[in-house]
Amino acid sequence: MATRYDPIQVEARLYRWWEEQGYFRPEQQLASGLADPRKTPFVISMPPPNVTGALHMGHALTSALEDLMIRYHRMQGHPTLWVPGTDHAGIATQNVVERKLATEGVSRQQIGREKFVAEVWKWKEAYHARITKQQRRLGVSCDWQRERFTLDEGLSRAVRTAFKQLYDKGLIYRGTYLVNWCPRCGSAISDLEVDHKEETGKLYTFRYPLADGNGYLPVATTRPETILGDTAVAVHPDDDRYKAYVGKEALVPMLNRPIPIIADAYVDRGFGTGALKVTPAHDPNDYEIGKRHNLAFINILNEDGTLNENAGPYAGLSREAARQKLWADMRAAGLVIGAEDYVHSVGHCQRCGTVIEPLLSTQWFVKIEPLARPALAAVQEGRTQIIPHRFEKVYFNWLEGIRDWCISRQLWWGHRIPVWYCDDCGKETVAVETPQVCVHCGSSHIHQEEDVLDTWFSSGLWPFSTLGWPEETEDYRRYYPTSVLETGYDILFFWVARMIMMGIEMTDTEPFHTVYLHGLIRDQHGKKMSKSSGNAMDPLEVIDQHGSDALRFTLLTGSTPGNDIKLSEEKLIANRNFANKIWNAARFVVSNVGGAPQQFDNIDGAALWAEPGLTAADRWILSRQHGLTERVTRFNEAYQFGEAGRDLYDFLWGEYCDWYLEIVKVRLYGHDETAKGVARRVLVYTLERTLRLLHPFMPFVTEEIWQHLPHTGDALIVTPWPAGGGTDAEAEARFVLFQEVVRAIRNSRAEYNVPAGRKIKALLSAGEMTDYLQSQRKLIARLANVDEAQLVIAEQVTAPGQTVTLVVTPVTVYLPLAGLIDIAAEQARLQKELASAEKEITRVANLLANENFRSKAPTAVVQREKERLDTLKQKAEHLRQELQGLQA
RNA sequence: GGGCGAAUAGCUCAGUUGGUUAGAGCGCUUCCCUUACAAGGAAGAGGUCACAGGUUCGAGUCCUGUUUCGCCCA
Repeated sequence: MATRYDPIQVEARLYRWWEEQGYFRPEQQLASGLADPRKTPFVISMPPPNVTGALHMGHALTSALEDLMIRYHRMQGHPTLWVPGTDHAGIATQNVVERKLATEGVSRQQIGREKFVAEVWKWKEAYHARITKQQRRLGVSCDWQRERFTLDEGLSRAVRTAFKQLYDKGLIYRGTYLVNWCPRCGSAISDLEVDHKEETGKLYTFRYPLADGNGYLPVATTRPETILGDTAVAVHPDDDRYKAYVGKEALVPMLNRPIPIIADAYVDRGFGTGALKVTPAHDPNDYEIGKRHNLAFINILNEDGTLNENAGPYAGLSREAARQKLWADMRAAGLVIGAEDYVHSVGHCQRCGTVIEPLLSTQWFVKIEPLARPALAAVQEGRTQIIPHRFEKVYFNWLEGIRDWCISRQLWWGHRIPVWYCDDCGKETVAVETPQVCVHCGSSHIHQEEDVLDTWFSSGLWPFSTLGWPEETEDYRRYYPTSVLETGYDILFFWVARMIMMGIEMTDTEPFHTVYLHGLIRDQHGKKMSKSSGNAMDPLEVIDQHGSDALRFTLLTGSTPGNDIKLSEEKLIANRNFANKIWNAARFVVSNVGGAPQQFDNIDGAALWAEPGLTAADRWILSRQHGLTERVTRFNEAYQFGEAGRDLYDFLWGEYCDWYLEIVKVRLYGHDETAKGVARRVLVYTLERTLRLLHPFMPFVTEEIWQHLPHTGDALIVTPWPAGGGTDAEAEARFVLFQEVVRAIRNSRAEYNVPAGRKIKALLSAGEMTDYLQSQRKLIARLANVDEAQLVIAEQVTAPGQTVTLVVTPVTVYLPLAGLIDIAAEQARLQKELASAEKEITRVANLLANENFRSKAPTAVVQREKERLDTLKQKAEHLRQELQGLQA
C-alpha cells in the first residue's frame, strides 16, 4: 500500500469491477444471497439529468445521497434497485441546439423539423455519453442495464397512454385562453416556468380622451404599448371622481377606436390615477374583467413578440420600439401627463430569460384540481412523507392554489401530442397507437397535432414508466411503487408534485413513500453556483483533484436536509485528508496483522467480545464501535446522513487513530504472542466493521482498504451491514479517566516546556482506581512519555517537594519537575481550579436543593447531578489539600 | 401582501422527543519529521448560542414579538 491514498489509482478500476460483477443489479444480489427475497425491495428512480450539458454540483449531491441510501439498503439485505436515466428536456435542449446552429449561421426553420430533430438526437447522444461517464466517476451504483431516456419507445408509449387516459376522463382539454408566451422560444409555457423578478420600470400616466370630445380620463400603465389593445377603461363603481364617466365611451389614443368606460370593483382607487385601461388579451386581470363585461379581446401581438395588424401604424414593430414610438406620438398629440420610476414584478422565461407575454392562444391543458386533491391527501394522510417536513406545508399551499396546467409547447423536440384532427369532420382522435383513420367518421384524412408536450408531463410518469408501465411487467410488479424520491427542493412543484398526481391517477398508488429534499449548492460566499456567474465548481475537476470520496463526504456531511450547502475548497481538502488518514491507519493495520490473514476471517463479534485476553482498551474500542454502529444505523434510518458521517469521522480519527492505534503498539511491538493475537483481532475487527459503516459515504477508499484487509466475501459493497454488539459502560467510563490522566500529564509537559524527548517521573495517588491504572501503566508511560521505571501508582502516595499537582478526580497526579516549578504559578493555577470547582459546586448543590428539580426531573438526571456533586466535592477537597501542601 | 428558512468560535457549519462545563473543520499560538499518516502528532487560546419577553426545576433547543439576510408563492 502506498504511503498516500491516491484516488486516481483506485476509483475507475473499482467501479468497473463492481459493475462487471453485477453488484448494482437486484438479480445478482438475490442470486448471491446478499438480498433476502422476503424483504421489501428498496427502489429509487434517479432524477434524470437533462441532456443539455454537463453535470453540476447539484447532480453530485443527488448522486451522493441516493448512492448512500442505495448502498446502505443493499448491505441491509434488501433487493435494491436504482434506475438511472436522462431527460430530453424539451425547451432547454431545443434552445442549446438552436444556439449551436446559430453559431453555424443556421436556424431551425431553415433546416426544417425533421433535420432539426435529427440534430438534437446527435446532441443527445454526445451529452448522454458524457453525463453517464460523469456519473460513473461519482460512483453511482445504479443498474445501468435498466437505464431509460424519456423519449424511449416504452416511455413514449407511457406518455401516450397517460394522455389518452386523462383525455378520456375529460381531464385534458383544448381551449383558447390567456397563456404565458415566450416570444423568443415561440412557445407557450406553464405558470411555473415563469420567473418573476422585481424590476425598475416606469409608470406612465396619460390622458384617455372621451369619445364625445369633452375632456379625458387620466390613466396610468406600466406598459403603454398595450394601449393599442385596450377594449375598455374601468373605474371603481364608488369612485366619485369618475362616476359620471361610466357608460360613456373613450377613444383609444392614436387608433381612435371607441371603447366603453365601465365600472368594476376590481379597480384599486388608490393606485395610479384610479382609472384603469383594460387589455383583456394581454393581462390576466384584464382578462377576467373582459370576461365579466363581455369586452372585445383584441390581440395585438404576433408570436415573435412584434405587433400585428391590430396595432395599426405600429404593426411590425417590436414591443420595445412600439412603446417608444407610441409614447412619442402621444406626447406630440398632447396626451402625455408624465412618467415616474416604478418597481414592479416582471415575468421572464425560465429557460431563456426573455420577458414573457400574456397572450391569447389555443393550447392543451390538464384540468388539475381532480389530480391535486388525492395528491394533497397522500401527504396529509402520511402515505407519502416529505423530509424535511416543513416542505409539506409548501406543498400543500401550492396544490391548494393550483391552476390548470398548460401542457402544449410549440416546439419540435419532445413527445408529439397524440391527437389527430380530421380534415373531413374536424373532430379529434386521441390514441396510443398511431391511428390510420378518424374514429368519428372513418376518414383517412387526418393529421397529427404539431405541438409537443411539456417535458414535465413525461417526467411526471418517470417512477413507473421506467419500470415498464403501462405494461404489467415483472419489474413494474416487483419494484413499484418505489421507495424514496430524492431531489432538490427547487423542483418540488415542477416534478415531485406532478409525479405524485400522475402516479396516483395512473397507478392508483403513491409512487414513493418518502420524498427527501436536499438544498442548493452555493459557493463560499453563499451565491448560487451557476455557469453564468462563473462560480460553478465542476464535479469532475474536484474529483480529479481530491477524489470522489472526498467530494461525496463533503456534500453528505456539509449540511442538513433541505438546507443549502456552501461548498469550499477547504472542506474538500479536509475530507481528502480524512480519506488519507483512514488509508494510513489501514496501512498500519495491514502491515501488523502478519502474513496469515486467514486467521482473521469471520471474526465474530460475540466471540471476540467474550475473549478472555481482552484488555481494558480493547473493551473500550469494541464498546465504542458497537455504539457507533447502533448510532449510524439509527441516523441513516432517520435520514440524518450528516450526523452519521460526522460520527464516523470522529470515531475513526479521534478514537481509533488517536488512541487505539497508539495503545495497541505496546502489544504489537512486544513479544507476548497471545497478547499480539488479541490486539490484531480487535484491530482488524474494529476497522472492518467501521469500513462497512463508512462504505455508503466513501465507497472507493473503503472498498480498496477492505480488499487489503483480511475479510470474508468478495467485496465490501456486498458485505452485510453490521449489527451492534456488546457495550461496556464501565470500560468506557474508566477509559475516559485514563485519557484525562494522560492529557493532564501532556498538558503539564507542554506548559513547562519539557523537551519532547525527555521522559519524566510521575506519581499517581489513585485510590479506588489503583488496580485499573496499574494495569494501564505501560500505556500511561508510552502515551504521556513517562519513564515507566519512575512511574509510581499507589492508593496513596506522598507528594514530593517541587511538584506539579494534577487533580483528576479520583486520581491525583504528581509530576516532580525539579527546577522547572514556579511555586507561585502553581499556587495560582490550583487556586483558579479550586475557585471554578467551588462555583460549580454551588450551582449543582442549589440545583439539587431545589425540591422541584428533584421531583420533576428524570431520576437519571438527578442521579447524574448527585454523582457530579460528589466528584466536584472530592476534587475541591484534593485541591485544598494540595494548596496547603504547597504552602507548607 | 402571504409563507418558509437562516442568525452559534475569526471563517464555514453541526447540535432531532428541552437535561453535565455548547462541538467539528479551517484559521490562530506553542512544541514535535516519535518506525500508519507533516494531507501528520501533542498541547492551547477563542462563544452573553441576533435581540427582548415568556413557558419550565431546567432553554442554543419550545412560545410570542423585534431586527438583519436569503428564498418561495401571489
